[in-house]
Amino acid sequence: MSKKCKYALKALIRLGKEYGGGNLLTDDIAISEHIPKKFLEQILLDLKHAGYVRSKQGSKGGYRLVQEPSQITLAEIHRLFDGAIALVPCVSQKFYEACDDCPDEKSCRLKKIFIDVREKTYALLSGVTIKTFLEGSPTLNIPAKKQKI
Amino acid sequence: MSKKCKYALKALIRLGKEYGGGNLLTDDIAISEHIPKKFLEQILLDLKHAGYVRSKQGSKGGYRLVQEPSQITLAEIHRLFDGAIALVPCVSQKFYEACDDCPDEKSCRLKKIFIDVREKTYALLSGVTIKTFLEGSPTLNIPAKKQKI
DNA sequence: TAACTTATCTACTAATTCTATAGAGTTAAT
DNA sequence: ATTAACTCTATAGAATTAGTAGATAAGTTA
Repeated sequence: MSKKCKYALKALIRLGKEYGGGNLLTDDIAISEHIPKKFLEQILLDLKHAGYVRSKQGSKGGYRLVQEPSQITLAEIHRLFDGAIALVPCVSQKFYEACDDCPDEKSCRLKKIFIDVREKTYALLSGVTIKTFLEGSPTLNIPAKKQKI
Repeated sequence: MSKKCKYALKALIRLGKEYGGGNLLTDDIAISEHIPKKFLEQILLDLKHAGYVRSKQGSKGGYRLVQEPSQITLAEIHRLFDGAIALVPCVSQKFYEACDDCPDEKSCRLKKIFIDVREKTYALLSGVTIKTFLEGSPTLNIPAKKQKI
């Protein structure tokens, strides 16, 4: 995950704390989350254009979250800042691209498996929301075997 | 996933077809898998150094797989070529790095969740092996809810 | 209205990573 | 010896990442 995406996540979590309340300044978020301010400005703009936050200019301005924290998923944020969830572009839903090393996509032996991996990854990342981070209790919807990594 | 990692996977699958049999030339793999030969050379060397394949030089030389296809997981190959499985370096097992935007790692609200995501991702990627690709039947060990992506 | 505050937008840059390519060297078979 | 094939290191162009800079627009307050 890119730093940009991680910063976006931290900003959303910070804004999520104030959900339903007042605005937060870029500066406040930059300082409390240790994010370079000018970089954060771009990120907040991206989040605004994607509809997650709204802003107000001038004195007493700032940003506020306008979507329910429980509805903002890690999958969406990842797509917005880091692109495809799929491991290979030829099985991506939102960022499809043909592989130049694959003469016949229909008979590709990788594709079926990678679609399966994509679906499971999506399910995993969709189970994590801004609310998850705010509560600290993962409500991930996929049970995994307990194992040593 | 980088092209290098994808090429490595395809090479392993191709070698997996001959598992227990004879050698394959770099050229054979390059042609059948549509991988730039000189790039593939590097990849096969990496796979050799990691212990997945062995090689023989000179005439009648080539590469052969020396680990069971069922024991070579997507998780391992990903780590070898693309690095960490974790989304953020501060929760990575094999590629740990501290975050410079995190003053106190112990109280980081992202960490617990990202460890959970890492573990589930690892389980997912560990369920896919070279054998999986050879058989075309995913034996992924994590059931996911069927859902529209 | 003027001054001040804060978001908006575009452009730019340095560093790193990715995707190869090049070429010399090494080992083995015939 | 000659040929075939792997081995290793270096290099280079393109793309991406992680910011920085600066001008502009919009809103508040005195």
